[in-house]
Amino acid sequence: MATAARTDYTRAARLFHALSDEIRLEVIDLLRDGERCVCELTEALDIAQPRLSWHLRALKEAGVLTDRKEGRWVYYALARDTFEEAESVLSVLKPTARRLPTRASGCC
Amino acid sequence: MATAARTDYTRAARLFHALSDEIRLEVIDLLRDGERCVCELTEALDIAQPRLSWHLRALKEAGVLTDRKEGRWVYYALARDTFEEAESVLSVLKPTARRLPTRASGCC
DNA sequence: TCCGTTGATCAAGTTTTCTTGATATGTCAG
DNA sequence: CTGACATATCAAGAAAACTTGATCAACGGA
Repeated sequence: MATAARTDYTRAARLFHALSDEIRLEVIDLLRDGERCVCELTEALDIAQPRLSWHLRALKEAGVLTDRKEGRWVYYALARDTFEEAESVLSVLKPTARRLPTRASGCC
Repeated sequence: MATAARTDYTRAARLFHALSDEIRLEVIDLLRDGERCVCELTEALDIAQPRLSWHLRALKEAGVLTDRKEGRWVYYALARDTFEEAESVLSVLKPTARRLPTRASGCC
């Protein structure tokens, strides 16, 4: 007998969770065209530094960001692969072209 | 003086938050090719009914699902527009093709 | 009308996530 | 070495999200 192989959405859920916060989306926005160091981000976003640090970590742990240490500074950048992953999950979940017709009444 | 017009990601964050839960992603998965009534979903997911109801509401409030009442049953379906919205947000956030070169040291 | 069924809602408790202020670590300049 | 700065981490509290069991409202069949 075959157990109805359900897709595992653990990873997808974690990924979307990383994107589910305004500040984190603004961070991503700021990184769209290249890496930036934490101090630039702090200034641009005008939020407390530990708070930004928290969100950067959340993004990094979800694989959305990579970091690079250079001297006193840390530069964060977007991880291109992860965006492709997100797009691909979305396209799987998207309603299919051919939909079942509206149900005739009675289901259970 | 021009206040640096930052994009507002409130809506996007709420949308991704709706997608940030495994159960909700499974619900979406089940609805990909057409509407289903709550009892079908309950059975397929094998979770308590109030719990499913909670997640359906979350998805509906985020605009991911629509519902339709027919007699005793309620049918839920995916809202196509919202998926397009999500895709469009993702494509805005995605790293641009041309990136700034790796920073020469010193930023602040 | 009465009953059984579908599904929403509510209250309470739990867990997770986020924020804040304090502190720690590492690096460079003097 | 010492001081100043960049960033991470920690502990404590606050807020938000989720789960569970109980209850409620709507509907249709007998």
